[in-house]
Amino acid sequence: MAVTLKDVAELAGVSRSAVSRTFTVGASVSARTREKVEKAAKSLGYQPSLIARSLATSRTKLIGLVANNFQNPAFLDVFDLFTSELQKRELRPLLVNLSGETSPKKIVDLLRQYSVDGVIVATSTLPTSFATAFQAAGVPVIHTFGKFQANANVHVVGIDNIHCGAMAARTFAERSYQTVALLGGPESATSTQDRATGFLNLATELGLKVAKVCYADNYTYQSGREAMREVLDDARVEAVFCGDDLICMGAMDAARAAGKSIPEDIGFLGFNDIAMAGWDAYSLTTIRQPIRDIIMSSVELVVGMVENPGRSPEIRLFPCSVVDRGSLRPIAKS
Amino acid sequence: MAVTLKDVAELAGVSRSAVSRTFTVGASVSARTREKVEKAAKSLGYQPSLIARSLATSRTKLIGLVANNFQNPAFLDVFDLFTSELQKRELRPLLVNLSGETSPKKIVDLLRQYSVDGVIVATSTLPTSFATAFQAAGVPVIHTFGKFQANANVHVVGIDNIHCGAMAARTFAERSYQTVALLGGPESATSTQDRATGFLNLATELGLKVAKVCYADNYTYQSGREAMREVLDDARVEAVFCGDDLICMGAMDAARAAGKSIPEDIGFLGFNDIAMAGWDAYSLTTIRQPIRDIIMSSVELVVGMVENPGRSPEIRLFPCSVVDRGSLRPIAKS
DNA sequence: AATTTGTTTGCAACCGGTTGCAAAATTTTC
DNA sequence: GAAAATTTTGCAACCGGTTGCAAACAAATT
Repeated sequence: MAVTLKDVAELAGVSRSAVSRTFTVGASVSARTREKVEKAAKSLGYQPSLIARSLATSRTKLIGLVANNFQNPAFLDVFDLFTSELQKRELRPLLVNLSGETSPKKIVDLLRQYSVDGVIVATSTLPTSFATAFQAAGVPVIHTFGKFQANANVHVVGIDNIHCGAMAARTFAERSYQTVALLGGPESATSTQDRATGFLNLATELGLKVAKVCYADNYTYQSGREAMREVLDDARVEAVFCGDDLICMGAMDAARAAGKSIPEDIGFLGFNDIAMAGWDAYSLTTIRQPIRDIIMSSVELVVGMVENPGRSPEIRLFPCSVVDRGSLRPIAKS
Repeated sequence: MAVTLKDVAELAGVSRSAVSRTFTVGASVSARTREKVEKAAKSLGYQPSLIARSLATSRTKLIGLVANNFQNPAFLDVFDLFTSELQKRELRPLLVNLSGETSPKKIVDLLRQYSVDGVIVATSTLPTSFATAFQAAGVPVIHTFGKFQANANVHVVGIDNIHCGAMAARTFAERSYQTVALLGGPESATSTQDRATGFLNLATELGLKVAKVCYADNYTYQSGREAMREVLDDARVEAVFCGDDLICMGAMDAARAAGKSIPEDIGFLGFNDIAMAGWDAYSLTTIRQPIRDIIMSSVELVVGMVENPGRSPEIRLFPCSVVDRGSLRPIAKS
């Protein structure tokens, strides 16, 4: 069925090696041979088989992307950028949907079977051990959106969640909020923990009163909406820092349903800056993660690791910024 | 580095074939041999290489998913379901991001190089010829969300867009709207054309006046918002049928910004039923595509095609339904 | 023209599995 | 217990490429 090296070689009247070489960049072939081969290949519609090549070279040009948050619009950007960045480099993404599964064992085996050249673990909820499991299996791995820790033994690309938490506290202080609340993402997520830490620490330091601390069960609108009920119990809360835009939008709607207006009665600060944050109905002030930079850098790094596996673990942190829209009152003039 | 068949065979004291057979379901191995092999394999941490297996069997267990609409939240479901359905069957998704590229040539070559077992083209905007290009190259293909046409020569799984367009007209009529507008998705998309046809035909038949017909440039909130301006020019319009929820939400916000209230001054009917349609701020009445069924059926079908390539082209259409929320006035009692 | 140097080419082994076939081992039948 | 039937096993070829090596060729040097 498929046309192979051999067919092309016979038609062109050369050896199989010659054909292989014309399709390998930097190999030694004379102009005349190359021409003959290319002509033959074209006339037969020859396509080299990457599978066979992979077997011989032990490079598959496959990069695994493992994610566990397929329902969050923030991941639309991730998928989009990840696939197009890989495509530029003639690599292919192999998607793994974790959904639930949190033990790395099976996933590592699975990606090893496919002999992926590298893996990007794109999730902010899993512990570092998930990524190191790949490393232990000899698979180059990057933990994108992962928890950054000084003594890293794995590559991490992302943001400093502790710092971002603090940024939220500062944002509230600048706008003279005094009594605030934290409505985090799922409590088990490392990113939630770090943001909470950063937020609570700086809040106390700045003299803010954190009247409520609660967590949504999921990164969803519904969970945010429900979790907000608890915050609404305390009438003193002037502003809420949410662990995720989606959760935040749910929370905003819960507040509105309770008759509060935003930002007059209660302010909201989100996280991620998903597309919907800019919609009129929410006009959400939020902390933006530079997803584009993070993904581009991750892909670059994973490619670098494939070429040079000995590379020592690197942490790449990108700055976040507050995108000012309409869900908080303006900065106090002083 | 990696441990191979040979290593396991030597340790277990059997031939390579024996090892291969214990890892192939339905192959003939005695219990004693199997046991020895499994023990040896475990102790070495052996994982069969799918690449090598693919070369020998010419099955890669890779299914290509080609999409071009990575920014639409509707695709979150698609990615989620697609990956998890494949995973259940021990298959892997290979993602291709079309973004812009509309000529099938390159994409077909690319997926042929990876020898994917099958391809799902998941887009409602491309012509059937895109899918048939795969077919011509001998790759089992399904056009999911594709244009259905009676004399199909390619498998199609999706909805009847003409019928859905008509459903929109009927929905308006039932609620006694008289002057309506169509705000479609990109005009070049086959789905847009079909929905428009169905809508306009039944609208005239039912005596509805379609005062405006216009199209958004993209499946985005922004495009919807802009395109809505043209509709607003005509003050008689009582309700708008939008080609996509995202577009619709942009349009709703444009209407509100112009001081109209929904559904009192103007009604909206969306398409797709993305998660955000259920958010309080929009509470969008919309036509739901059963994405879950469509994807599950597509995966099933592509698997079937891999097993039986001779299968004749099939069209699988799923019914859509109106999800009644708050963006249209209630059905007139009669 | 002979020698040296540098390129191109084909051979053959290899990557890590699968599988048809025939021999060997086991089980069933009489 | 021998013959027949069945199951298990190893051999060796194959899947479609790559690549080290040495032979063949071409160009440069003396």
